[in-house]
Amino acid sequence: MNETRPVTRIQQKNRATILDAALDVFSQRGFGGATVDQIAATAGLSKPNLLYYFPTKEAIYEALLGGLLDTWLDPLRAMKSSGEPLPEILAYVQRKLEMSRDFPRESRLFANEIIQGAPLIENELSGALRDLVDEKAEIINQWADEGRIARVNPHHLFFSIWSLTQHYADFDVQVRAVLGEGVDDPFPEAQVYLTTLFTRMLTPS
Amino acid sequence: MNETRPVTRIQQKNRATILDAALDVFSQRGFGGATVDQIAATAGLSKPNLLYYFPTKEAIYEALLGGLLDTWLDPLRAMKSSGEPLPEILAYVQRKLEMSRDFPRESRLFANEIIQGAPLIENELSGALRDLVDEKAEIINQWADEGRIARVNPHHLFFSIWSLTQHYADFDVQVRAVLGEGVDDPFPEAQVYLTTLFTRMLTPS
DNA sequence: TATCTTTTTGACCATCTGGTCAAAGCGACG
DNA sequence: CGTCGCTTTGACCAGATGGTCAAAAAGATA
Repeated sequence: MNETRPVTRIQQKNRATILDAALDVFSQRGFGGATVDQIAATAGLSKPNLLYYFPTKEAIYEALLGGLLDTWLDPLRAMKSSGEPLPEILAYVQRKLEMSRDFPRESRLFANEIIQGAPLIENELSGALRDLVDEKAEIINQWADEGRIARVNPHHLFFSIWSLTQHYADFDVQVRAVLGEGVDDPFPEAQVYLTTLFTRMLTPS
Repeated sequence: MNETRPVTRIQQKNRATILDAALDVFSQRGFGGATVDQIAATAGLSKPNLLYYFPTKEAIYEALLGGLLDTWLDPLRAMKSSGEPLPEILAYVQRKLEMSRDFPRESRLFANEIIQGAPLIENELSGALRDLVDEKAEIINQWADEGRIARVNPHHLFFSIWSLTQHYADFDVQVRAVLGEGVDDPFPEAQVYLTTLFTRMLTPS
């Protein structure tokens, strides 16, 4: 008993296809608004076939969200107290902005989950996330103690980095509507703006 | 024909009750994830009774979203070129933050709509919203020309005000999870932080 | 009180939704 | 080739969902 069957190439491919399709659908309609049929159609599979790889709609959603928070926080983990304060922070901002540009669906999936009260990841938020943020907040405070950056509330500093960068993924439609036809890629402008913002706010007077 | 029936007191009360219940449900589950039964139950009405006041689920959603963008932009309209630049901008930030505190459901409803591609209000975004923002952007640029604030990209300045303030409504769960038990109201801290941020960024060097 | 309009409801319906199942198709391997 | 296990599918199901309708209840008005 408990025999582990090998994972075939077909399984690998189909699981990946399904998750990609589900990311499309969930990130656009939220969990409740998405249907298994939509995901199956997007993935190019029949519904029973899809349910052969994932037992339920929830299972697909959980599989997607599972690793997401971790991936999402990698850039923050990379912020080292040994580096120069301002460049470290600006590098974090830039990596986060790049993630918004390159993985907008993941950002929207995450936003949807949180807006709806984070029923699935609340534990991780007040666990792993909180611990990591507390740890990095220490570093920010230390840098301020040493006079290497201006003092700010470190937790709210992180909130501002998250909201400012993710805004360009989650509210993409609005950003483009307001900027109009003249701007086809808002991200270069955004990068300049955010660099200016954090530089001015954090440069010691 | 085309006789207009008067709006009774019962109609006023029930319509309001329904819209309030719908705001609860839509803001938490998104349009697709919400059901008419949930709204009816929240409003304390039977489903046919609810559908006596609004013909369809869509109609309720549209009624809610209808005036929302306008209300949402009132604080921006109040920003006057005749005032002192920095206080005008800080007042806008503060009013927007107050709206996040006092009307989080409206903020989430709006966020949901935009994340899902703004199918219902895209026209207003690239119409009324864009016009208003362009007009106010002029004022920002003028103030920068006169050396009364530091120069920034005005459109992205507005994006940053929106994202930073709305974050405290839309991502409330995350904010509270990260801040932990010690903080029961994040808004005072947020106000201090945002004031610092915009003051440092915009004060001419 | 009688009449007329507005409001409320139980019963109902077609469609959609998440999910099941038995059987058929298919590929690897001896 | 034949067998065995993995993959795919059409048909199906129970419950949820958006919405309808005729009739009953409740106001308003006189």
